Amino acid sequence: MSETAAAEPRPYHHGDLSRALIDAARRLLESEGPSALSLRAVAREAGVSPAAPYHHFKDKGELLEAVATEGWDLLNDSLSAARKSAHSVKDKLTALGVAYVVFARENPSLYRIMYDGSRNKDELPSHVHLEDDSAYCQVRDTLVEAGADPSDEIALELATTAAWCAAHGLAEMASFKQFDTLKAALGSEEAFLRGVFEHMKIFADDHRK
Amino acid sequence: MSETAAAEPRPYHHGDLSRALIDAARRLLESEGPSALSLRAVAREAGVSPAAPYHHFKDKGELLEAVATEGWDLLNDSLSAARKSAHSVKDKLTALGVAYVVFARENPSLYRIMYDGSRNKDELPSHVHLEDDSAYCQVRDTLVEAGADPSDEIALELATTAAWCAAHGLAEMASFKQFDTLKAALGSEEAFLRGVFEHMKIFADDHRK
DNA sequence: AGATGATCTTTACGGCGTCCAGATATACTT
DNA sequence: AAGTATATCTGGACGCCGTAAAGATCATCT
Repeated sequence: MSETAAAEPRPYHHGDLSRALIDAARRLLESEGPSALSLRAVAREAGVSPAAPYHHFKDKGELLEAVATEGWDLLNDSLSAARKSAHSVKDKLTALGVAYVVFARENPSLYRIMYDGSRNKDELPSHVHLEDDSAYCQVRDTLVEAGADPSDEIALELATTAAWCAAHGLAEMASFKQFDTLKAALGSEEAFLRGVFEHMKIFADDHRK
Repeated sequence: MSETAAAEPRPYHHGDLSRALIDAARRLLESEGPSALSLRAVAREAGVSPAAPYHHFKDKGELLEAVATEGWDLLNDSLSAARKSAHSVKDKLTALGVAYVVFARENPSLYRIMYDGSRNKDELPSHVHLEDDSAYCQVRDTLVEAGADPSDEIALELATTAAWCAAHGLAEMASFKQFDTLKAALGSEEAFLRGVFEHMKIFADDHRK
């Protein structure tokens, strides 16, 4: 009746079901973990029938992709913040790595969806690699800031990949309690992360020739 | 009727159903991928009823753990072989890393089960960390052979973890086709792997003080 | 106002993991 | 050798799941 003329054209019955479904999915993900994330459970959480989501997402995978995309955006924000807060140029790359792993540790279910949720397991979502503020580009740009030679494209891509793989590997392993004694010996989880990164000298080295 | 008096006491009706189930699971894993690996499908493949597996495994997770254990054994074998075939001491660690990733690339479904299949996601199977020929110990021992100081336990464990995480990260990422152009530019997948490892200088460095 | 088409519900199908009750074959006891 | 116990397997059932089809509902356009 009244002109609730918001800028975005809000859909019909529910208000904004696809938004509500993504939120419901993320709520379930945090409270129950990835194994509880069924399409029916999401619909239940959002208060609609099991078939309602199909008017907004082609199938379950497409909903998970939408959730994953939000995860990538959050990760990108975390990385930007870490870059800005790092004091020395020398520390920027390590700060980036630590921020990456901390994000994965604080959002374990979401992080899993980001890599597992995609329908096509042979590639990451394209924007991960392409957009300017994507995680990949942030790692690459930070490497250049740290002194890597931007004209040697192949070396730069290899180094970026190396740093990414290192951070991803550590992100997946850091939760194993096999490392608890090591963390205790070093005093904190972050000390453990920094310790591991130090040994991957791509993080520790001065990249200036 | 005849005395097939094998050393191991072979079970009753089927002959050795738990063995047959693991084999069936690995067959399905190779032919159809992890998403097709349902308990019912495994039972079907083995020619028994859907409930039969429950007399040999507590639940689906326990069967997957058995499959994963075989995967770890195979990986350990691959790593041993790589250690032996490496020509120079200097190349041993990289050879180990390449062998790790190649194994993951050649057995992608099995590799996924090795990390995902476990019921308890907070730890790796204990034998991965403990047994003498486990992957972890092989990495650590190779680091020592390459000149790392075995008396500094914390540094050695950190370095082992760093190498492991790097290899695991690369193993999970190497299949993304985002890296296809890079692989093409370097001529082969193995060149790509070696290139990435070179930038994780833990693989490239001489560890002797 | 009426038509149109997007949105949502109801109902249904086959597959899943798992449990239970019964059948069957092996092993143990005597 | 016979009989009992026990391990193994089958058949059926339950409540989930993802998804499709058909009908109901409601905002928007003409």
